[in-house]
Amino acid sequence: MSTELKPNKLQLYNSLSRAKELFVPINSPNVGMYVCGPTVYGDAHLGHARPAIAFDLVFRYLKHLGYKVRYVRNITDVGHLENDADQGEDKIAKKARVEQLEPMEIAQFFSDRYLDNMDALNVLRPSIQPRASGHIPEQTEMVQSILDNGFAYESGGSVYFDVVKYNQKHHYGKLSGRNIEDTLENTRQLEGQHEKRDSVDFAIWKKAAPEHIMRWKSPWSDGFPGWHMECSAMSAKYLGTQFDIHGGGMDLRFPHHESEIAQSVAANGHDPVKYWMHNNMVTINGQKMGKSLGNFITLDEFFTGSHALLHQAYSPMTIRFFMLQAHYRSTLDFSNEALIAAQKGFEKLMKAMETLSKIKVSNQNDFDIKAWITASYEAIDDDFNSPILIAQLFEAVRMINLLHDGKAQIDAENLSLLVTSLHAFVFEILGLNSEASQSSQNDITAGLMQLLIELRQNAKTNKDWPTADLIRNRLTEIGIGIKDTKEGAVWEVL
RNA sequence: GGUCUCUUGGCCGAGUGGCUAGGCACCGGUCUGCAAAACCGUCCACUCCGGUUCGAAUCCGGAAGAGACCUCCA
Repeated sequence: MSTELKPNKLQLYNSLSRAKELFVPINSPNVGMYVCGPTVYGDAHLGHARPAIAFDLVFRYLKHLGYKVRYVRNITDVGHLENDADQGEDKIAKKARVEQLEPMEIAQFFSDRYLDNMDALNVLRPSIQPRASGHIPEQTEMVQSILDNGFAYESGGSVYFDVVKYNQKHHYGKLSGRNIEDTLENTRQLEGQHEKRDSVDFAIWKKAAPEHIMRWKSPWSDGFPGWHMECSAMSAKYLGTQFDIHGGGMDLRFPHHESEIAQSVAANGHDPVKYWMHNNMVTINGQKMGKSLGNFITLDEFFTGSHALLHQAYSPMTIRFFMLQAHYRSTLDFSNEALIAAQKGFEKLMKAMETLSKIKVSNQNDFDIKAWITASYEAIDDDFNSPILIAQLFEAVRMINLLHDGKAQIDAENLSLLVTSLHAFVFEILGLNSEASQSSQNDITAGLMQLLIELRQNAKTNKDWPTADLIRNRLTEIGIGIKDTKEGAVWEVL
């Protein structure tokens, strides 16, 4: 990869304009990207893998293009309430109370597990992973700015964002496409909202109830920051008050991201984000997979196959490939059939990558690799259309197999182009890897297997089929598969 | 109820006004002592009803079904 910036043809879909736009960084070649990370009070499920992988692709591709990307993904370890703002309990605090642990123990435990899962999926670690609890001063400062600018009011030790007043000067709802009037009419009246002037107002600082264990000092009360403050405060701290890309799940568009915009405008006087990107949901039986719905399968369960709905274990790369086979803005329905199809397709791709290294150069040439590369870049440039890019990869797989079978020829220049670009697309941009290393293949095992394969080969040479089949069948029984190939027999742990 | 989105072949999943998506499965073939694997090839489509157009799965209108958000959620 060169350090020079490649010609800019990247189009991305901006949720704010509801249209694809040419990507032009605010301060090229620097790019600032913020993505909403997990609330760490439970294991990550398949749904959490979606934005992680989707924005990993964005991160990887922008770097591939030569941009200097600062990617910030937060860890939410405070502030998300179970129910309504006025009476809910902090999710992490609740979990801590139930399990009699320190809240930070809970947060640390699950954020470690989250990162382990992401590593397994070959998701690159963001440049910065700030925690909400580590940025309380930044958040209280921002609350103060909003108060100073007249877009919030204090009530009973809490501070509320004055949505109605804000909406008189700005448009609260421009991201999610709604009018405040509609929201006013349709918001259910909940109990305990007497502190708010209007039901659409939201807390930006919340006074802690006496039994609430997660609390910090502030000018208004001992309490904790509101739901949306952390992203506004931390993105501004690390990326500036105006940055390029903000990502997250579609379910965060309202109220979370809408409120982030309002807070930033109220505090800093201008919009915080140039391009808003939202990934769609993973569904199960056509319904969103979600914690509150209780229909989720954790990533660990996928990796081990330990869930009633799973027919087998699915490797991290199968999960990653499965995700990349769908466009990030489409819903993706989970099923064993789809996952198994993804697994087989992925294996086929990886085998072709191995075969690629055995291709021999010819004087003749049957393939226009430059055209293939152009088409592949067009796919990824079109709002990160990974399914089309993968279709392109399978075109390359076909070429590789034809070459390997001697049914087509390729010259040195084209082969070099193919190898270089294929490696870039598969490993660098899509972030796939071969998972080939089998821990069981130590020297002793390899030696024993070599011996058995030789014995069987001798039997085959003598046309002693019963002995040859006995060796193969007994190995199959203990979980080792034997395949006869042109280059001799190979084995694998089934 | 309000706002918005979607409806593609056996399954998953792209897409454009006319030109092959791709993967998996199936079927046929090559290979093979047999088997498996691998490879090659073929088949199957655009929810329904109108309209615009020389031509629509693709644009417009309507119907039906599904989903998301409106409450913490990736």
